[in-house]
Amino acid sequence: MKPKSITLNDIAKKLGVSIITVSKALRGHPDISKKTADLVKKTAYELGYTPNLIARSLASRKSNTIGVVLPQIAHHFFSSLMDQIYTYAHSKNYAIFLTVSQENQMMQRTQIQTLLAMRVDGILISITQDTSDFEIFEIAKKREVPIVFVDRIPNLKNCNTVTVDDKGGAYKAINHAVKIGYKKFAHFAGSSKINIGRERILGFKQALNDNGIEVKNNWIIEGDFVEKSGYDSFMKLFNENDLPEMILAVTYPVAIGIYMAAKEVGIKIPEELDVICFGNSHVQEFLSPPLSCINQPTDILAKQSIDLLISIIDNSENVNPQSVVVDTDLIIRGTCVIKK
Amino acid sequence: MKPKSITLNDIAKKLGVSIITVSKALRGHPDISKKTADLVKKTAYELGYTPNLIARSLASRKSNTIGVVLPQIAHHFFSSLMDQIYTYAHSKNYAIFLTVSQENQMMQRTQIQTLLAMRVDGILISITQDTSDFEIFEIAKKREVPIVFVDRIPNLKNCNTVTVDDKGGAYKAINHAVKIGYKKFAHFAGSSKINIGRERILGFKQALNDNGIEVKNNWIIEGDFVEKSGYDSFMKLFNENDLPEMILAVTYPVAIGIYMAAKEVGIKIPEELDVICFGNSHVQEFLSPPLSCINQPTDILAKQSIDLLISIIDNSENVNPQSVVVDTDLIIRGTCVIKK
DNA sequence: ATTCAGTAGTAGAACGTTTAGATAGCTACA
DNA sequence: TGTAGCTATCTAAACGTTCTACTACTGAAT
Repeated sequence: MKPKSITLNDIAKKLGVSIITVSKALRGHPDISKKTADLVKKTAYELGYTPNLIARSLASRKSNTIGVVLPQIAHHFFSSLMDQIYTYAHSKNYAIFLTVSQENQMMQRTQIQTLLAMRVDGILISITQDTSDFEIFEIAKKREVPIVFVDRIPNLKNCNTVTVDDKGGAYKAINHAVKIGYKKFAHFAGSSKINIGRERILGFKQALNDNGIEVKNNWIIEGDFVEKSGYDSFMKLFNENDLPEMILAVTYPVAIGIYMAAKEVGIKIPEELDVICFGNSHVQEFLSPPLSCINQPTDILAKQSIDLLISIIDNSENVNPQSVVVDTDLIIRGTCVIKK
Repeated sequence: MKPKSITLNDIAKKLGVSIITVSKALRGHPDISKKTADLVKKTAYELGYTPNLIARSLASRKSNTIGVVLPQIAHHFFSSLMDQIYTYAHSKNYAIFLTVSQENQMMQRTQIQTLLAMRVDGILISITQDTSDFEIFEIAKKREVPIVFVDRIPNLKNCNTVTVDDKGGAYKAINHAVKIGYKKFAHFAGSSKINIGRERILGFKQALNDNGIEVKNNWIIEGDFVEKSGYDSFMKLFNENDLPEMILAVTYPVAIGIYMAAKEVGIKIPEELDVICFGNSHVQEFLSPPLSCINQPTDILAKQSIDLLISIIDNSENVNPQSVVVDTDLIIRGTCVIKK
């Protein structure tokens, strides 16, 4: 068994005061005189006291812990988001329980269950692409554990969301491409079961409409958000001999899939086929060619969602759900540049 | 305040049995008959009971939680490692508290303090490049909270480590390059304050020695492990007009820094200068040119370190520290290929 | 009949903290 | 002199579990 660690009781005994006095002194509670408080702190330090956060959580019914559920972590958007979430939450004195659902709805559900069992104060989640069962979110709501959805959100009324302006981002990119002379556009669209897929399609279509370009339905190819999907979609069009001039890739991995496939069959980017994607990473600068993108600012995304979550945790009577939308910006590198 | 959640007590009352019976029944303890256990489980489900893991941890003095401390997360090696750690720990029924020290020794220290306060069952850590204060590790040891160091380890006797064969990896890469005709080698070595830096230098030197090539000291440039360091080191040599034929970059980001600098001044990779680095990511396939590397298998690293940590947690009497070393493999793409 | 072993369950304390609500001693004011 | 209002501290209960040790019963072996 563990060596018994130093507790409030040990300090109290040594000083001949009560446990409460020690507890309050250490937390800087005004009940205790400065003199006593200083003495307590000094003794605690000397004894090597470490507060037991588990006991504190149990007694105070507050864990100062946020549960984070991400569909993936080894992809740049999410690891960058996680970095920002961690840093910002830490500065607000919250610890992070990380879980990764691996795009698996069942895992996501059990992970939320576990987070609830751990009595996290709130949950920050980016849902799997195929989330169709919303019951678990209702369960959390019933338990009054606030949830903030970030980036990937469910199709539900009355929930707190922080998203990027996906529609506007897609519009911006296509509009830019039209201005420099492109006319034939495809969109490798990921899954339209999820908001980011749907919104990006909407922005894509609207940009074409506003520019008087016809939307060709078999140039909007659904799939998912990883490399293979980009690869397969490209190959489909290539084999049908039906390539467009420009592809809007729904994510950075999908763009990588396109790069893979194009390389394999000897199609030159950007000369024969051009690409732009959602999601930035400075490595894109060194791809061949350097990949232009619609940047989703993970720092703002993280800050907004943590702020929102903590504000709900702190005054749970205020139940008006909020929807925050964060702007994107276009980063043009070596793709999406050729004047036609 | 929170709505009171369902507790063992609620179930016990409803069924007219004791709390203990319910507790044991839910945990599948053999004390309880199947009939009773089934009834309890059914009732628990109906009432929507969620065990309170905080209370359980307090009572059982076991949190089933592992604290992870990484120097960074938004870099591929660490996010990939984290992915594997999470997945494997989860399969072993452990939750993960993630902290990110941002290469800051002071933050690292307070994060370990916090993890101790949270009463994690063990800590998995990759230390900051400049860790010089080992006291905190001693504190953890005194508290009998096991620590496993992974990849980046301190210069300490008697600790549990899981590393890749850095020396062997560097040796392998240089040896390969020599075989295809290279003779002039530099090493952008990161910090030699930390094992990975030191070991890679050792392997680099030994490979040169074994091949009868002189080690030129101003071609071993120390720095740190990020892009800027690769960029600066390259520029230093370039400005001194003292470029080698081949650079061994201590990490993937350092290699990216070299790519940046080379592009800026118009040096062609791999024709005029060649590069290989530690660390793999499938995106490297699509860099220009595709970047060859010494692969550090994060899945094995994660599995070995979690296994080791859990084995120490489970039988803490066995105190013989272990050092696991994982093999690397060379992945040759579009660099490190030109026969001279 | 007595003992033994096994099964099914229970009682009470413990884990280390916080919270709400005393208490006790002091000062000041009418 | 009484009371109001401070300050500094304490008492008791609570948080929701699990652990150690015990009881009560059953049936079989002696």
